[in-house]
Amino acid sequence: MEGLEQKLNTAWAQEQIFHFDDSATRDQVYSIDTPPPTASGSLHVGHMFSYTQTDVVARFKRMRGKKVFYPLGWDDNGLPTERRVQNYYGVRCDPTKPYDPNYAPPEKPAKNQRDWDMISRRNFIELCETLTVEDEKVFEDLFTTLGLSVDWRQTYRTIDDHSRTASQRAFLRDVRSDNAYTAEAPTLWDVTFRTAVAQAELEAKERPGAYYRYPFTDDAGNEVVIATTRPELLPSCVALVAHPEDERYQHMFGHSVTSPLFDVEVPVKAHTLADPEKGSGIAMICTFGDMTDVTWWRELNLPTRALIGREGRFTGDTPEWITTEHGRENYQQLAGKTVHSAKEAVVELLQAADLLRAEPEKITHAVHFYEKGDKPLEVVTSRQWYIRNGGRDADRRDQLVERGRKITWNPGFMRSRYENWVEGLNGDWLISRQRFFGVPIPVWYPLNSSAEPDYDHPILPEEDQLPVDPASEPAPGFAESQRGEPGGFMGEPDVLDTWATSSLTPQIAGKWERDPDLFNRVFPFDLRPQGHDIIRTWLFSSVVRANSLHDTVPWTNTAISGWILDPDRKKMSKSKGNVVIPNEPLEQFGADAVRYWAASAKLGADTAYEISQMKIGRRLAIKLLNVSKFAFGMGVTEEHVVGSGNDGVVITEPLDQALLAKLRSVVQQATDHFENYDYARALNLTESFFWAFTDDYVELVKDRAYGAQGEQAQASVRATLATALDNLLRLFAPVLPFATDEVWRWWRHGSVHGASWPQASDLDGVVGAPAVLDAVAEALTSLRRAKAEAKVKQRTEILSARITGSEHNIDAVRSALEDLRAATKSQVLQLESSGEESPEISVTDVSLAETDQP
RNA sequence: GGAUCUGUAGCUCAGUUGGUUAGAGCGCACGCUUCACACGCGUGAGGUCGAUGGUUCGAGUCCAUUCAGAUCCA
Repeated sequence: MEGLEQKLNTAWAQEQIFHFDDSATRDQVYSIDTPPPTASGSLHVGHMFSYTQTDVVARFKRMRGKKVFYPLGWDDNGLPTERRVQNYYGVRCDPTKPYDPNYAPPEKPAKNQRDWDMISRRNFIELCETLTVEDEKVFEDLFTTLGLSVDWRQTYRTIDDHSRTASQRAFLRDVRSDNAYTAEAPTLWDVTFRTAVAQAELEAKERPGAYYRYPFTDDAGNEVVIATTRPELLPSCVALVAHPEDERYQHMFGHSVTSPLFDVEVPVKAHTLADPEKGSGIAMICTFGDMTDVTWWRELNLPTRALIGREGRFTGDTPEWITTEHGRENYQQLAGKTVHSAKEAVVELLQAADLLRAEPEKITHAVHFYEKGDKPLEVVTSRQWYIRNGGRDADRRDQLVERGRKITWNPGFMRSRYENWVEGLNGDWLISRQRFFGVPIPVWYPLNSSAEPDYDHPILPEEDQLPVDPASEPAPGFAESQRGEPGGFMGEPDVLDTWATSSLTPQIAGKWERDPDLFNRVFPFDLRPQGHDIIRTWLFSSVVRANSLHDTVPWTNTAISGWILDPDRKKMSKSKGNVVIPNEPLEQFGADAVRYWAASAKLGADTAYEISQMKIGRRLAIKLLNVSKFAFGMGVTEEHVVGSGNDGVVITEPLDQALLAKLRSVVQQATDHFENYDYARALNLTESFFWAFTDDYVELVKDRAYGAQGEQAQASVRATLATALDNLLRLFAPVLPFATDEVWRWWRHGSVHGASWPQASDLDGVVGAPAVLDAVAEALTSLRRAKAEAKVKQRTEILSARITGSEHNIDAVRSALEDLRAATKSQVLQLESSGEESPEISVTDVSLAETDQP
């Protein structure tokens, strides 16, 4: 096995068998929208697992005659790459800097981050492209060793000029067709990263908290006690809310109450989202504690009283809606404080005023975090760009669910994750990010005579100008000198959410609008393989874009891989220190063995990292080499293969016919399963047949293959061996590309990967009953058992034995009696029908030859 | 709270529209250097299919309830 990977990869590259034939028509093409790995990220056995599963399908489709479009791009438009470039070169991006075409990074990064070079966004992107080339090499080497049949000429980077162009083009088209828009609205905000965050990037984490209970009072001095986990938002309170059917608060709806500490009068409202079971059943609405507050604020037309700023602190100015001296004094205790300190301050004030109506009730509750952040998200009002995704529009939501139903999901149950997600959306897709690295939002705003931007009339570039960077290029029709001047323009400072670009991988890989001829041949793609953790992001956003840009699904099939767990069934992660570096198993067991492990797992099934499974794969591959050697030693050649245009009359022995009849059924079933993306099942069936072939059939026919039963019988076995091998090599080729091609090249022309997938109908010329092989194998096992139980060598001669079974089974054994005698070194085998009472084959009265005692 | 998946041999997993006696590999036990293969070969032991109830001539498979584990959504 050792060395096959390198040798055959060289051959495949020379023979260009993975090159896409761009003259193929759409119906001949099978196109794959492969996940672009983060090259600057770490290699993981999970990569080998899921990419192999895709490759197995790609190789199958190629053998089925499809022209496979199988590109692989690189995702370098994101935080991991940004950080790596910063640290590697000692640079930082400052989008306001002009591009310096002669810029060279420092030889060594400065020790202190304050001394790092500040460079333009374009210079930063150029460094990123330089650096990731090295990282990509590591991945490409791994993927090549693993045998991925990728067409490496079809590649892209998610930050390169073409991807930025595609991303900006798609954005502009969505803006022009009103599928994207800008709005000033409350949005989830991460105070650490200082950026807006989309719903898809949320993660709910269980955190300890407490309910604080304190009263609001009405004109008559009656108290109504509310319970809240966020008392610090009290000065932002705009209303109280209870469920419309809650008996306890009926009399209060429509009336006003006054807040404690700050003396602000707020109305009591009714809304179905108020949960009577939660706390005291009546809640404060504050602008804004969470997205439910936003919903109430919008639907109940409440005023905005926002106090928390983008850095997560309460504003230093005392708000004008707090009018009493007492209230303004109290607010001074919060001014400028972080959310955390403000909470402590409010609780102290409540305590001092004896307003806490109960001991704080400690609870654990779900708190929303940015998936990469470690502080709870706040809700901050800001101007952002959005893409319509059905979150605010039932018709569009239904349309997107319907798109999901046009896609064949593998496995099928993954569709419910998609539908759960779409149905749970509570707003449009926020796509602007307040970061510097990424694809710039290609927009400028005109400034009025006071140099204030007019956000409602953004200036858009023409598509032939793309890619643009509004931070360093002037708006069309303006000079750079007018930037920031009254009557001039300002550039949009934000970049696009990375998913806004990744959602376009089919368009990017298919060279949308760059090569319309190619695009029409590959789009919509046939397959999107990906992990189930990014259904709500990558998968969904791709559906959204294809829907608005092309009025279609982006692909017709999706293959969702499971995750790799460590042998204790824990998720592998760097922090747990249980990550396996892919090179180890590849070196230890070989690529075919690793692929076997991956291809044994069904789509969607989380799978343990199992070395034992790789050992089995290795053993299978080696066995394939050995049994092939045996067949060729028996004089088997290409001419002996029975197939289309060869009627198989040469196969005269019932045992041989039985093997091929079994093979025919395996070919049929494996093909069907493969077509349904159940490659694991196809492999399993093929493997079972293969072991029956080597352990039983080959052992039975050895003597005949040497010519012991004459030329005709020998010709029959040669044809059977050749045909079985020919089919087996092709059936195994997608999973074990190296071993199968190695053998293929010993006796055939070209590569097995350029050969066609076997067809059951090619074996129609052979008539036989599979049961013959089963019966003879059963007799063989029984005779072996007799020797094993007598603890003699398998070579020991059997002087005589009696074999009984049903008429049918005995006939089968009789038809291969000479093979069975030779394989078991039996002199006399008496065959007796026992009738239908005991149809099973059984062996009795075994008389063994004397053996030398040790 | 809503949804989905998984419970089958010591371990990892197959098991198709319900159909004889529930399979494989690993591990284990016993034996064998057998002329393709010790990177090997042969044989064997091992399971009340998570639990309960139902449908059926017949249930690992379908239905209901339930227990356990995992994931997604809110």
